[in-house]
Parts: sequence; structure tokens; C-alpha cells
Amino acid sequence: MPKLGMEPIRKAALVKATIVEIGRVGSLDVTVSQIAKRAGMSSALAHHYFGSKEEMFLAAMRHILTLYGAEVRGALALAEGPESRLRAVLAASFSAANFRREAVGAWLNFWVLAQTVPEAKRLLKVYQGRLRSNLLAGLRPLAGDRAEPIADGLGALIDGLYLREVLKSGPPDREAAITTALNYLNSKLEGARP
Amino acid sequence: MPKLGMEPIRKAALVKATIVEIGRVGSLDVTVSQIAKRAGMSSALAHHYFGSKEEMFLAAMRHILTLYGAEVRGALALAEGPESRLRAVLAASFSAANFRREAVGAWLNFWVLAQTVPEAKRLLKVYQGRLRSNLLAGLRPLAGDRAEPIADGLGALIDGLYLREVLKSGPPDREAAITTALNYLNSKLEGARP
DNA sequence: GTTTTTGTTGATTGACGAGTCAATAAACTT
DNA sequence: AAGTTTATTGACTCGTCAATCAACAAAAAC
Repeated sequence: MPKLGMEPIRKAALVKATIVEIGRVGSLDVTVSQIAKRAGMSSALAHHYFGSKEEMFLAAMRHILTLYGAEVRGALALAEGPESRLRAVLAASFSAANFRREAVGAWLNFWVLAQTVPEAKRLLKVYQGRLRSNLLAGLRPLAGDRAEPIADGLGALIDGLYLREVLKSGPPDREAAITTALNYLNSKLEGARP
Repeated sequence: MPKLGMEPIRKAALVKATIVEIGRVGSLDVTVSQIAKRAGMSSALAHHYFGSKEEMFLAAMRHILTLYGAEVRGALALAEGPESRLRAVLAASFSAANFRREAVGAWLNFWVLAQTVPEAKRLLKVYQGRLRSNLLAGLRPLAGDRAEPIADGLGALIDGLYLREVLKSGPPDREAAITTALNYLNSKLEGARP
């Protein structure tokens, strides 16, 4: 009993299921069947829509990047002035949606994927570039020349905080993460101000 | 023509080969045969000595941790005073041996392993704990109460710098990494000093 | 009302890989 | 010299899984 126009629905369900399963299993060793089952369809259908497992992974990455991008843009729209914009970027990076265990686990595994799959590497570089330019936009008015090294450090710090979240046992502690990042930022800005 | 006392030699060769192969392939999807071949023996022998692939991975992790620990201890032995000790820890973390692409790639994959294998998680926590206490020892005399958050931030920053190294294309840039970490440290210490 | 397009799956193929085993051989023990 | 322990491997088992295919169903187009 096929309804028409299923393609986007099925694809969306698969993307979501891919992220959930990678997070649940904790590695890229998830089978297409697992993903398809969670998305409520047969593995054959998953292949029908995506062609290969790798394409599913890449679609999942794109989806996470899109979500993250939207969140940053939303937060940025409300912010006034460089300092507030920086805070917005950090808040979005550690938002409840992005900092869920499941998303963080998937994120880590995408990093692994980037070692093998060029397109995955490219996507991750897009993310890095966006983060960097967002940070720079806020930092340049406050720190001038010293903006670039600060942005690079802060970017690495954010990634590191994600990484460490993976090892934690309890629930994600967004507060702690965001405080650490803000702390970094503040000591940098104090040093740079007249 | 079996010579006796091969066990430690074979095991060492396998551990080394495991790290190399994980770094080369860029994931934990390395076959025991690949590892064994690189170590110059049959896959059956690898199983004979380690029992399972997972045990090989864990042995490789222990090895990397041991190397890192030795390097830190060595650097620390030469250092005088808290500031110099902090610098020593950072230098060891980004030493040529630890910051090779191959080692960094393996490191990333061990993080993934820690999501599934409890013993791997434990080992990674040992690493984190050691790093943390080394940093704290240097920081407490300089920053007092504020030592703990600084150490946590610096630890995350170091992990983040490792993570970012994975995406880089060229040769590892230890200088840049160590400068970023020192920078973080300096702005923190300035803020804390009378 | 027949043809085409879109949706869907069970069954199958083909490859690959972890772990086991039996067999062989050299060295040590008694 | 017979027996035991250690080293070593080729061949095999058994399971898993990505990807394909043939077949079926319903809507749309003609």
C-alpha cells in the first residue's frame, strides 16, 4: 500500500535512525539492518534510497551540520555586539540538542569516518571553518590582531570538551562545558584589552 | 625452527603493528591478518598470543599510555619549579613521538573503543587522571584555588588539539600546538597572579 | 485499461574475517 | 630416547553483512 512522496520521509527517518544507532552502539559498526529497523523499514529500502551505507553516514553528518548551523544562526540573530555574539556561538555549540550523549557519540565517529572518507573530511572542515569565522567575527573587534590564535584555541577547546564528554558516565554537563569555554574567553580578552 | 622465549618479542611486534595499522587504515576495522602480516607472522599466531583482537587493541593502548607516561616522567625529572614542570608536561604531550599522525589516529580510535569496551574506557580515564594530577601539581603553587578549572580546561584543550591534528593535511605542527597550549596557560596565570 | 512510475520486501549472493584445530617441528627435560 | 613444552602455520568453520534481485502492490499517466 505505497503512498506517494515517501522518499523525503524515508530519508529523514533513516538519517535520524543512523545518528541514534551510531550513538547507541558507539561505533560505525552498525548494520544497515539495524538502522533500517529503527527507521521502520527493510534494509533493502534503505539501500534503495541511499545506495550505500557510506551515503547514509554522510547524509547523517550533513544533517547534524545543518542543525548546528541553524542553531548558531538563530542564536546569532538575537545577539547584539561582539561579546554577546561570542556567547551565542558557545551557547549553541553546547546546546541541549548538540550536547546529547547520542549526538556527541555520533560526532566522534564522524571524526573517525573523516580519516577514510574524503567527503566526510570535507564536511568536518566546513564545520571547523564556520565555527572559526563565527568566532573571529566576534573576536576581531575585541582582540584585533590576536583574534586568530584565540579563535583557534577556542575551537580546539570546544572540540576537546566534546571529546571528554564521551568518557563521562553521568548525564551531560552543559553548564560546566560552557563555563570552561567562557573562562578561556574571558582570560584571553582581559589580556588583550587596553 | 622455533627459538624459545619468543612470546615477548612477538607480543611487542604485534602491539607495534596494531598501532601502525590502525593509524594507517584510520579505523578499528583492521583485520588480525593485516596486523599479523605487518608484524611478520600468521594470524593464527597472533590469536595464540593474544586470544582476541580486542586484547590486541587493549595491549596497544596500554603501550601508548606507558610510552606517554615514561616521557612525562622523564621530562618532569629535569624540570625545576612549577612553571617549568608545566612546560615539561606540555612538551611531552606534544612530543614528536606522541604527536605523529599514526599515533594520533590510533588515539582517536581508542576513544571510540572506549565507548564499547569498559577496559578501554578505564585506560583512557587513567590517562586523564594522570594528566590532570600532573597539571594540578604545577598549577596549585601558581594559581591556588583556581588550579582545578584551569587544569580541566587545559586537559580538554590538549585533547582538542590532538583531535584537530587528525583533520590536518600536512605534517604535524607540534610548534603550533604547544604554542596554543602555552598561550592558554599564560593568560590563565596572568589572571591569577597578584 | 493498460502502461509506467514509485514504493516495498524476502530471499539470495558473495565476500570477508574472527577464532579454532590439527599437524609439524624444534628445543628443553629427565 | 622418550616425553614435554613452546613455536608456528595452513586449512577450515561459522557467522555476519553489504548489496542485489525478482517479485508484488498501488498510484499516476496516457
